[in-house]
Amino acid sequence: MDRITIKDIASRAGVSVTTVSLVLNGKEHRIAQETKKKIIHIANELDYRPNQLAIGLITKRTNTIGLILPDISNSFFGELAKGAERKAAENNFNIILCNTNDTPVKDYEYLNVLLDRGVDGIILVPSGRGRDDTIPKCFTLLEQCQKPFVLADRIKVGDKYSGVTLDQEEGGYIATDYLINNGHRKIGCVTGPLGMLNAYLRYQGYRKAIETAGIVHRPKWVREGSYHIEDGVELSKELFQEGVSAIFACNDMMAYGVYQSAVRSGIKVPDQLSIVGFDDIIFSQFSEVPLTTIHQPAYQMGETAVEKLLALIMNKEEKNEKIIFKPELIIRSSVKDVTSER
Amino acid sequence: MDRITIKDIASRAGVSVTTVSLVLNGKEHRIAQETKKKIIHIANELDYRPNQLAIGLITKRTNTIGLILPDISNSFFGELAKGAERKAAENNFNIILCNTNDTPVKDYEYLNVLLDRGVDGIILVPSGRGRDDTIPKCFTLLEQCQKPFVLADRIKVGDKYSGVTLDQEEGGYIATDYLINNGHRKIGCVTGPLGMLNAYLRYQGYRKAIETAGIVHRPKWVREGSYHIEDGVELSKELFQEGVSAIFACNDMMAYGVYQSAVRSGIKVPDQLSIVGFDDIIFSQFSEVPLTTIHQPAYQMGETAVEKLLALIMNKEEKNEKIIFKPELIIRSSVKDVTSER
DNA sequence: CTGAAAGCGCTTACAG
DNA sequence: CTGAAAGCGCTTACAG
Repeated sequence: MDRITIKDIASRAGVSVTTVSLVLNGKEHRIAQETKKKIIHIANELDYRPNQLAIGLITKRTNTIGLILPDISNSFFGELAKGAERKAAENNFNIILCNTNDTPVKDYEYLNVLLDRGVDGIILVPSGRGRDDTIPKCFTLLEQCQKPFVLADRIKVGDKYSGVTLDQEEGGYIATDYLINNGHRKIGCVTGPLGMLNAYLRYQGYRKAIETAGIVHRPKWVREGSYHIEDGVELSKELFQEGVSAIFACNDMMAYGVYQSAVRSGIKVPDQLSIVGFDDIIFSQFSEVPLTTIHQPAYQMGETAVEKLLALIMNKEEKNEKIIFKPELIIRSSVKDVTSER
Repeated sequence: MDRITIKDIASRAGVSVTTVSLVLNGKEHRIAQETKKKIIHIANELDYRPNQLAIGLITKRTNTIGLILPDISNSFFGELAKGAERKAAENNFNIILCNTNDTPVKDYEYLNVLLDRGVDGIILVPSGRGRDDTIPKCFTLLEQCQKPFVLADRIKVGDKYSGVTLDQEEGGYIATDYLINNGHRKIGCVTGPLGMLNAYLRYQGYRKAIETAGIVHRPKWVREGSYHIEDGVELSKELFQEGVSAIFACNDMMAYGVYQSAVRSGIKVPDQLSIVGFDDIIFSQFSEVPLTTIHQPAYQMGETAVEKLLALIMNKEEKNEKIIFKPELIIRSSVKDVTSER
C-alpha cells in the first residue's frame, strides 16, 4: 500500500503541491477559502499523513530525541525513561532508545548513530565503566556538532553542561543524619563502587554527616561494595564485628543484604541494628521490615531532562544549567530511636 | 557545524556524487582503484557519515523498529525492551520507544506516528485496558499498510499474526502441578484480572492441573485480584478460612502479599502454607522465604521478537507464526512436601 | 570507468 | 491568490 503524498492531493484538487503544502501547514493566509477547504477535505478523506523523513530532511527538525542510558531493565532507568517518553510524547517528540550496558564505546557509537538520524537533541546517562577517554570523546563530539543535549543522573556538578540529577551527597547526608538523630554513634557504611561518582558522593554525604556531628570518621566502619546484595551480606558481617549499631547502605539491594545477614546472625532489625538504604526500589516498602531509605524521583528526572532539552532545542539561547533534585528520606521501620538508651 | 555530505566529498575528489555514492556503497566494481582509494580516503579524513533521513527517503528503509508497550518501568517489559534493543543494535537497527500506559488509543496513535517515520517494522504489546474496538483497529491498520509486525506477550494463539509469548496456561499448570506433586489437595488460587487474556490463561492452567489430578475445582478457592500486592494480602485471608494448604498466586507481587498476610496471621511459610508465584521478579530470589515461582524469559522474548521481525523485514515471504516460550518452574523454598503427612 | 539526470516527499523563497 | 523551481542529501537507472 503506497502512502498518500502531497502530490496525490494536489492532483485531485487540481492545484500545485506548493498550495497543498501551504494550506496543510497553515502558512499562507492569502489562499482562497474554497481552495483551502477543498484541500483539507481531500486530505482528510484520504487520511493523509506527511512523511516525516521528507520533512526532517528539509526542515532539519525530526521531532526526535535520543536517549542513551546504561540499562533500561534497571528500574531507576526504567522510570526515568518512562518520564522522558511521556514528556516527549506530550510535545510530539519520539524517543530513540539506546542501551549501552555501561560500555563507553557504545555511548560514542550511539551518539554518532543518533546524529546520523538527525535527532534534535540527546539525553545522555554516561556509561560508568572503563577508565579510558571515550566519555570525554563523547563530550567533544557533542560540542562539535552543536546538538543540544542534557546529561542525566551521572553528572559532574562542575562542568558546563546541562544536566538533571539528584543531590547524591545530600542523600548520603540525610540518611546518615537521620541515624545520628536517632541516637546512633557507631554507624557503619557499605558504599557502592567508589570509582563511580554517585557512589563516591553518597559516601561523602555519610562522612560529612558523621563529622558534622562531631563523631570521628573511622575507615574501618566503611566498606566498599559494588551495589550487589551479596556485598551487603558479606561486608556487614565485618561491621557487626566492629559493633556498629546502625548501617547506611548506599543502595537498597545492599541494605537488604545487610538485613539478611543480620537475620542469619540472630541480630534483630531494627532492635539491635538499624538500617537505612538508598534508592527506594519498589520492594523496599513491602519487605519484612519496611526499609527506611532515600527516594530518587526518577520519573520526574526523566520528565525534567526532556523539558530542559526541549527548551534548548526551541531556543538555543537557553543557558546550560544543572537541575538538582533533592533526595527525600522515606521513613519506614528499619531504624530504631536509641537516644533514651544512651 | 554543517555535516559533511557526499557533495563535499565529490568536489574534493573531483568526481560526481554518483561515483562517490557508488564507491561508498561498494556498488560498482568497475570503478578505477585510484578513484576508489581517493574517495574512501577523503571520506575517512572528513569523517563522513551518511544522512540516514536521505537514505531512508529514497530506499524506503530506515533500519528503525517501533516498540510499543504498556509500561517500560515494569521490569518484565524493561527486560523485554533490553533484549529487543540489543538484538536490534546487533543488526544496525534502532528502536523507537512508545509507552502506552495500557491505553489503547495510544497504541493507535503511536502506530500512525511510527508509520509516518517510516519504521521498517513494529513490535507491539497491545494495551489491555478498554473494551472498545481500538485494538482491532490497530490490526486493521497494520494489515492495510503491509508493515511487518510482531506481537509480544499478549497474544491470542488463534489469530494469524506473528508473535512471541510465553505459554501462560502451561505456566499455571506446572505451578499448580508442582503443588499437587508435593501432596497438596486444597489449593487456592489468587488470579489476575480475568478480563486480561494472560491472567485468564494462568487461571485455566491452574484449573486444568487441578482437574487432571482428579481434584474437584471449587470456585470458592479461587479469588480474582488485579496483580497488586494488596490483593494477595486481602484475598488470601478468605482462602485461609477455607483451609487451603497451598496457594498459587498468579504473579509474584500477589504471592508476596499472600506471604505477608500469612506471617501476620501467624501462619508459617512453607510449614503451614505453601506458595507458588508467577513472574520471577528480581526480588523473589532474595525474599525472606525465597519464592518458588514461574520464570518468564523476558529478555529472550524481546530478542526473539526482533529476530522474527527482522526476518519478516528482510524476506517478506517469511510466514507468520507464533513462538511460544516454555515457562520454567524455579524451585526455591516456599513449598513444603506434605505427601508423608497425608 | 564515470557522470547527468531523475526522483524520494516534502518546504520555501520568488515571481506573477 | 497560486505555481514553477530549487533544494534537502542521498540512490539508481541510463547513457556514453
